[in-house]
Amino acid sequence: MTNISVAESSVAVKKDSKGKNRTYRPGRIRERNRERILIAAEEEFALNGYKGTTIQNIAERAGLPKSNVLYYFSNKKRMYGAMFDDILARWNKVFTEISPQDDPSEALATFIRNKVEMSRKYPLASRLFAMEIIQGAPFLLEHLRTNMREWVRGRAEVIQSWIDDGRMAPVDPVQLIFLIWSSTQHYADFQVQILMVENKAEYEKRDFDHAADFLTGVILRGCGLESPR
Amino acid sequence: MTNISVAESSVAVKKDSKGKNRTYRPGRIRERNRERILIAAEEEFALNGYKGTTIQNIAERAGLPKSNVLYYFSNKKRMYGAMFDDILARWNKVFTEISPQDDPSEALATFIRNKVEMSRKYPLASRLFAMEIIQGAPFLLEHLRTNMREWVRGRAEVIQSWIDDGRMAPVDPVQLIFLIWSSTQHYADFQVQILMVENKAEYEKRDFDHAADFLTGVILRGCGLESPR
DNA sequence: CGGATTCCTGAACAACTGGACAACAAGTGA
DNA sequence: TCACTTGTTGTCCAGTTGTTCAGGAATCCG
Repeated sequence: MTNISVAESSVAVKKDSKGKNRTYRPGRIRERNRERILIAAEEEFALNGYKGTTIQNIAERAGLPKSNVLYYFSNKKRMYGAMFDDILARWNKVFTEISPQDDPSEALATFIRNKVEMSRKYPLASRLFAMEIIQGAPFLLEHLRTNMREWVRGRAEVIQSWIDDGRMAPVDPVQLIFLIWSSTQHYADFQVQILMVENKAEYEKRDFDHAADFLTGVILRGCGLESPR
Repeated sequence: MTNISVAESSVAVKKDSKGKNRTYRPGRIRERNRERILIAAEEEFALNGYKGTTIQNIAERAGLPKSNVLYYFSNKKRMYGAMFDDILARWNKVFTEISPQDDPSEALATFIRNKVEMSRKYPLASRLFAMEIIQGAPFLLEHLRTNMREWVRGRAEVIQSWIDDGRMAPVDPVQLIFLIWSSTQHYADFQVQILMVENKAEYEKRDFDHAADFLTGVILRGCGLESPR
């Protein structure tokens, strides 16, 4: 996410006035600034909501003048959309498929751990998504209706096949996915609440490990499974 | 919540020009309008966030002119605060205490069911709370630091005593509370997502019953308990 | 009735916001 | 070097927003 991909840009080498080789990559600046702006936008939108975020704030956080931000993203709406494109692409890369042949314990444990890891690595993305959904998903409604629905149904079918084969307790697969989704998401979205209750200043890596251990333990046992290993 | 309490208002009876008896209660109008405004505010704030909500929108939803809204709540911030006072009072009324003498299965099942019921009855309150926390709890930080922390710790101690007495599996009590909190909250906060995935237009009562059954089943089993009855 | 209190509301305003735009600078490739 | 593309930014503007305020209406109660 933080590295700048220039894979498909052509590369030109040129000698400047002092005879040194200089490398120009068209679009390089574009990509670097787009990146900077989107990172700033993620923070601002997550902190203040869509309407509460001003282009000016994003610009300041990115260290650019407002006009320059509007040069890259013609308007605020488009910027918000581009941000979610980024986030969804990032998520898609992480969640691997599952199949009826997999071991239920392994597969569910991996899913839970991956999801907790997402809460740790991309808390802003998680919060942005949450706020968008809470407000009725004005931008993501179509995505929910198509991609998300298929995603959940595909998983649910696999879980159902495990149940049919008697490899786990008969629990509602869709509800199970919601349970995993919400309980893992919680560590990113309600960070402040958790830190306050636990009287901590900030999360540490082992807090997430502990949470993942707890969740796999309780949820797997709740599904009539033993934790793997 | 929707009934208008006038308990402590004095009551005066007067004959008007046509000789009819008329009843006046000072502050009656105030209370009715405060109520209307707060209900409208809940809807608007939940839908658009703090900064995204305009006093104008709240006024329109309440069927009052903007100036009139500002007569009751001198500014936006105070209105937001009054709303949370209402919400927290409402919540406090519902969540009963638990004690080491209680049956763990009964107590946890009741807690889960109450919490799901809250998601059903007051989804807006749940969403407002969620958005506030996600954005760093600028208004509720102090509440989290004091009330919420004590609340969680008190419950956690009781759960720990059950574990010490060998009445349930040794799971982290605080994490267990978070798990119940997040999974139940989810049905209110992520309503749109759930409806989309399940391809429904709106929730029905039995959806919540089903969810509560599922959650008590999995979570209690995850804690090494049998579901009550 | 009549004086006091409570309630209502249109108008005004200063601050802010998203966005347009034109002039200009820097990068690019021959 | 030179023509062209891409990137940069200050300025301007129309619309919105929270809040103030003063005048007036309705309610209250002896």
